[in-house]
Amino acid sequence: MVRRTTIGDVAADAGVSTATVSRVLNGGAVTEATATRVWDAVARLEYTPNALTKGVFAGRSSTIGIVIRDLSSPFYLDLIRGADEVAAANDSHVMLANTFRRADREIVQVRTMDEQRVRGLIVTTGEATDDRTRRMAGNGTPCVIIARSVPDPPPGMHSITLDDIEAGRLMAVHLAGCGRSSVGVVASGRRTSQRKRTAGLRQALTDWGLPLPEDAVMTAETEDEVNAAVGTLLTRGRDRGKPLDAIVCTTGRLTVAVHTALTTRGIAVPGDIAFITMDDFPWATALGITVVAQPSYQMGRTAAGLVVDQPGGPVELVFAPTLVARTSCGEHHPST
Amino acid sequence: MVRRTTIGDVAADAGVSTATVSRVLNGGAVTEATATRVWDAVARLEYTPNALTKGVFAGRSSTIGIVIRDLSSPFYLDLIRGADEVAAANDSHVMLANTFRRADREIVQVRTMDEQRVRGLIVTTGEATDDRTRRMAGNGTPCVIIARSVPDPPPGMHSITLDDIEAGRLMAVHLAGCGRSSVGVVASGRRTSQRKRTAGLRQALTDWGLPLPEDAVMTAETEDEVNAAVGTLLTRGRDRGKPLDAIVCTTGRLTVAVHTALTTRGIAVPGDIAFITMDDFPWATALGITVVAQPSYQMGRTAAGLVVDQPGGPVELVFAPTLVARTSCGEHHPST
DNA sequence: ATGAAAGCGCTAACAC
DNA sequence: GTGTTAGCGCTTTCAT
Repeated sequence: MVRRTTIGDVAADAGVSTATVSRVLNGGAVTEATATRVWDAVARLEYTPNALTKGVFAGRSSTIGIVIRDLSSPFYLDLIRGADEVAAANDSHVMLANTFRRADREIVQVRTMDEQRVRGLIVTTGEATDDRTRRMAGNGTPCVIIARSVPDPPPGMHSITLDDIEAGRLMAVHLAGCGRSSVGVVASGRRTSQRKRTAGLRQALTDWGLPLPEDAVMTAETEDEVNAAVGTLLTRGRDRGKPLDAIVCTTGRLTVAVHTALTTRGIAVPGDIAFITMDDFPWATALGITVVAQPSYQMGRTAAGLVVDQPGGPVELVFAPTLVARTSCGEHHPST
Repeated sequence: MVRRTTIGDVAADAGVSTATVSRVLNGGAVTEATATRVWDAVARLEYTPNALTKGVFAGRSSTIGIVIRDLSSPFYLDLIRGADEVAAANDSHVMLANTFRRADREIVQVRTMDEQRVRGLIVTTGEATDDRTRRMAGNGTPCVIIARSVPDPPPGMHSITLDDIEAGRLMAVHLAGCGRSSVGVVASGRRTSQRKRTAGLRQALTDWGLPLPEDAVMTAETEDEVNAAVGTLLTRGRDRGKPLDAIVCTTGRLTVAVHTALTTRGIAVPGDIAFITMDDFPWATALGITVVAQPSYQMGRTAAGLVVDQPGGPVELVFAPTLVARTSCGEHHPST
């Protein structure tokens, strides 16, 4: 390994002390003449300061860590962009880690972020690492949990969630407005956000006189499970004497799978069955799929802002979802 | 800011020296009894070692940096997964940064990685940072450039590319096999990989007696430009007396845009026009879109492997693309 | 305005 | 097997 040029080398080259170089680099009080000499030396020696050392001294790096559960969800791109912009505006920068939806990976990634002494941490769901993030918050590392509300958060531990109840309600209202009356739901796992979306849907549907039976909601993780779930929902609808005329998917991650399960059965959308799902995505417009979108860019900005601003107590923010109506639920009759 | 517990605190708590604690943590020679005492102290004090300090001493962190031009391309997910797996198997870990296709962001992100003294760097294209990556390679930080072949690479600077000529050829052969004879191309920018794909396509098409006129290739970056380009290609085909019966898109990033430009014009795929594009993506199966795929997972594994193994000279690797035939080019007649 | 020197948390020789 | 000590590259008092 080559020895890299250090601040000492620059100092020697410029004929000053390391303290002076440090001052020049970080904007201390120096003569213009010395500053020039130092910058010249920096350029000549192609000096790149060691952020590790800086961090050691400060007790903290300038990196904002983001641990994402599943980078493949389009939701995260805008979130990252939002966070990145705020970081860049606060001489910080963002580092991403993906957990591939695995708890063990999440644990490792969050620990790594802690070991790196990140300036702050943004985690999506972060269920497997609640103890650690609480501790980090206690140690002065602001943690922002996305998509999960934290019970009894300590100072420095914030949460940013979507109003999932409202997301479900939006879906119900739109579906009812499109004249649909027999809804089936495909959800992912039993995380609170998923349950709330279903609950909001059910509540609003019931208010319209359209009850949503327990067995009209199924959980699925893989493509195969989704396909099976859709089949089951269809059958149950028929058995119930109320054939399904709408399918709701409560997670953007399974949109493709649900859509495929429908089309491979020769089911026309929205002719036979309406389809509505979560999270906007690049193909949604092309396919005419109606979605309930999250303000992910804004969520990313806010999350990074929380890290940078370090508000005293815990902050719990709930963002409002938006319905993006396209054609997959048929025609909407506002007055119905 | 709270003072975090240090190795000294652990040492005091366990009644040993910091050196012993370090030995326990990193697997040196210690009595089982001391080891237990130390681990107890670590647990009791919830000690998380400071990776920054470790890195200062080693002159290098254990992080592998990945700088991605555009995370929104599905290509990168598998690449990241591949790299992440290899990193995890070599007590390393991956940190991502996204440049949002902006040269200035790329420069900042790569510099940041250098400042963090990453163990190695994986960059996609990295056009704006060639000087820096070369220097990094010289400083003992292996750099792997993805999707661009590096001219005259120094030791420690590697490149992983797709056989773009072959990618173009695969498209041509498939299109010809599907009986298409008038092809229009939408490409993105003038990067070498884009040009090579077009060149490979043109060469193979010509070999089949199907020349590809210069003006049947257009460049576009935004959705609007893509839409305009498709319109122009269509018009030119008609003017030429050979109406288009196939559209090729040489970048996965513009797949949606090209597809939309086609369908909004009421053009049936493959009825009126065949459509083939680069990079497999989640919706491709559902939409029946034929693609030329890159072995991105394998590329990611290989890239991280290059960082970890540190081969002596520069390594230039070219991966083979694969045709994933679906229905968007119509029926294939192998013997034609 | 600048330098000398101490120290951030950790590892690695070197003694014992 | 364990402790002592000397740094790693940098920032920051404290003098001057």
